[in-house]
Amino acid sequence: MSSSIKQCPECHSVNLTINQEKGEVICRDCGLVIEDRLVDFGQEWREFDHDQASKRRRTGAPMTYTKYDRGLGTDVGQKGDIYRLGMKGKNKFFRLRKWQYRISTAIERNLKLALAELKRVASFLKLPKSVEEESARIYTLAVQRGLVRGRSMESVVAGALYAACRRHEVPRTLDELEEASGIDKKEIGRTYRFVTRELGIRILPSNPVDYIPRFASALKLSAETQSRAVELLEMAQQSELTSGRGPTGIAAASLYVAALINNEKRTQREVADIAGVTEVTIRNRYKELLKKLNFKDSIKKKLSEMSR
DNA sequence: AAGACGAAAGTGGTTGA
DNA sequence: TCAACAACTTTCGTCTT
Repeated sequence: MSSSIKQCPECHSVNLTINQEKGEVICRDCGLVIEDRLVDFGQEWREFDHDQASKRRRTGAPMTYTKYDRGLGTDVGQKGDIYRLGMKGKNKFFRLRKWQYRISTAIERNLKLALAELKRVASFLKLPKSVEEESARIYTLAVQRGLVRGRSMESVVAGALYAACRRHEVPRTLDELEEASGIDKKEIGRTYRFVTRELGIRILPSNPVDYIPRFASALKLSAETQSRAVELLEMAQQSELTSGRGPTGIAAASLYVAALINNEKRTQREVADIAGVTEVTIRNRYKELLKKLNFKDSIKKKLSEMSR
């Protein structure tokens, strides 16, 4: 951990920008995502009320959901207090302790396995620590509510990760989750929907803009193209072209058009593969873009300039 | 030969009776 | 529970570069 990046390895620009929330360093000149596994300097938990605030702030060891017992541990009463209970009380006490033991060991065993899997998948996807924490939290809640029963552990892990990514506005596609976890994407979608519904987690529809930097980087497009794509996207959103459409398709179409305008043409197939949609979808989206935004003329002009 | 285009049929999920 | 429906995919033939 000795070398800190100050220069873009691609274009040697020093014009880098850091996105703390997403844990990414992006080169402003060429759009390359240089480092996306930064240490997250923010707190990795959230405080919803005073009680949680006083419990979670660091006084002592940090509490973490990525450890199966959150770095803490609880047991139903140790010996010592029993003598104060009557016969009935004693029985109840032993019963409770037995159940506490059974339940907690079952849950803990599950969590140990699941969190290891979660870590594996999260690092495969190069997700920032904050997202890993969030998904671990979601998973823990799911286990405690018995939502894993009848579902494979791995699929719930994948669902939790998917949900956490979207909450943190670093959405990954279901295809990426499928590749990383080896779970069918339909299954991931199902458990994702089930878990979020049961836990009452509200998730906004993902914003196409969040996909742009990653796709642009994968396509090796310049920063200008990237920001042009974002502009197009915003115009599209204002014309209400985006509602009800798959966000990846919209992002892909904007990038495709932006690349055309900036003379960095990529084929529809290239863009489609990266974005995980088909060429047809890109065509449809981009046709809508041209129509509503009256870009047809300027595109045509660009194209004829290119062929000259 | 490769890419772009668009029509037509198929798929999986949501919605509303 | 079922049918209608929108978005998206698959497939394929045609046109353009």
